[in-house]
Amino acid sequence: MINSRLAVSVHILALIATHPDQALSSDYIAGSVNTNPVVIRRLIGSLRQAGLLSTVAGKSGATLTKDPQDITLLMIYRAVEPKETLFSMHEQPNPACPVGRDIQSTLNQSFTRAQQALEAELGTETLADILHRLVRTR
Amino acid sequence: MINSRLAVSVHILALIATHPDQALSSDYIAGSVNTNPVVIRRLIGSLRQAGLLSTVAGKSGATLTKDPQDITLLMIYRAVEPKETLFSMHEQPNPACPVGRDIQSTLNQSFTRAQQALEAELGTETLADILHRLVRTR
DNA sequence: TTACATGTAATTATTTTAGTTACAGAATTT
DNA sequence: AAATTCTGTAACTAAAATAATTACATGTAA
Repeated sequence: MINSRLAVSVHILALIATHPDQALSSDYIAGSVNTNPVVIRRLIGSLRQAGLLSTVAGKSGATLTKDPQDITLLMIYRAVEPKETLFSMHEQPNPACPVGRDIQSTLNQSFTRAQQALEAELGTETLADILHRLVRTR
Repeated sequence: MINSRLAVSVHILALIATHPDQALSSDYIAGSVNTNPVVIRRLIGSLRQAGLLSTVAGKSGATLTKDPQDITLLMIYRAVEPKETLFSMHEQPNPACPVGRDIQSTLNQSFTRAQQALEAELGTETLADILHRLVRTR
């Protein structure tokens, strides 16, 4: 199971996008997400590093640096997910066994394709889509 | 990151498929995977429950109950992955906040689509494909 | 019956993820 | 300018997920 950092990050960005006039503090955002403000600040740090938003140290509030329709879920996912590969593999299969010797490179091809399919789908959806659905659900 | 149970399970099934005459013990398989025999027996238990192989208690060896070309990576994944949803979400976002109130159902739609894309890809690849590539790599 | 295997529960260890504390430093307020 | 409030980040703790191990009842077979 994949961690909840993408979910929380989308939540953060949706809050920022829907409150363009207000300078939302990490405390306020944490209240909506229901977590600790430091968790929010850490994720905002990653999103800033990825160029999705900008902040001023010591000053509350963050600003999106792109239009919501230009921010895909894939960008957000990549911003907050340090691991490059989606699937883990067992380390050190027995090299003396023909299967053990080649299983990693073989699986790697399949896993790469599966990951690409996932990421392609995440790449088609934008923050703007999320915002539309949020409004419509409301 | 997704756990390594799919990787180990494919390894197990590939061993069984490439040794149709030999009754492979969990000890032997564990030696190729490089893990504990109990880990192997547990995964084999899940694969048996999913109808992918059969065993006889107390007797070493397992037999595939389908042709390798009829066993997809998706079947294997589902057999050993108890969780239905791929992405985690933060629990209990603030219902008093318009974003917090609807973020889960909104994200759920995106996450479901992404998961379906992943699973569709896993569904196209079979154990037979893995076996072909194993041989070719060798 | 002895030897060896599976199946599975229970426990422990390791790793990952999330939450918390602490605090330096920037911005703002009074 | 001092006090207040906030961010950014390191360090630490807690919780959860994952993997490894121990233990043993039970099945198989020589």
